[in-house]
Amino acid sequence: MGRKKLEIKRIENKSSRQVTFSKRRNGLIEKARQLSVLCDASVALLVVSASGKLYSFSSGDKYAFSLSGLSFISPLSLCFRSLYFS
Amino acid sequence: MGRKKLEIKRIENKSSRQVTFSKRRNGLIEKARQLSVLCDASVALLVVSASGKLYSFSSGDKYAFSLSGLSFISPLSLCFRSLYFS
DNA sequence: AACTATTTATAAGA
DNA sequence: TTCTTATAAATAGTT
Repeated sequence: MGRKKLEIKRIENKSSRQVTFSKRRNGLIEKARQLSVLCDASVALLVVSASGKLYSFSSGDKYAFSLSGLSFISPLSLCFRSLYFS
Repeated sequence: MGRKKLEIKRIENKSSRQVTFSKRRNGLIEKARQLSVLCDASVALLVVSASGKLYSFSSGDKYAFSLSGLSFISPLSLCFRSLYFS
């Protein structure tokens, strides 16, 4: 989409890459939300930028997981965080 | 997108909901892939249909996680599976 | 499973 | 960087 067709390969220009990251990340999260609402699906999404910043979405479901011998019940996005930073 | 604007709320007709789920799930996974490639980001996505079928994507990164006292190194999509079905 | 009229997302520009 | 807009892409309803 957009003024020109964009090849799907790493964007070399750093500021273009950051702008595209911001736009597409927001778009992806919104699409994930829509899918969960429209179709009654559980959706969880984790995005980590090249600089390490974390963005996530998960539909309302709660999940059980264990980490370091402890058990948790939480949205799946929190499980992601735990995995990613453990 | 499409012939008419669609309100973002649960689609009541079952077959419409299934068709939309299939189309949008594929679209979402492709968008996730594009974001990871274009912007050098780590992306992981988990979708579970209302009937319990699992679809997932994750960019090539490997993650360490533990489950039931065991440690694993795997793509994040596999961590998701473990969480979801544990 | 294809088609296509429209809506939506977004690349480039202001 | 926030807003605009031309254009590409996704997809809702149809066949």
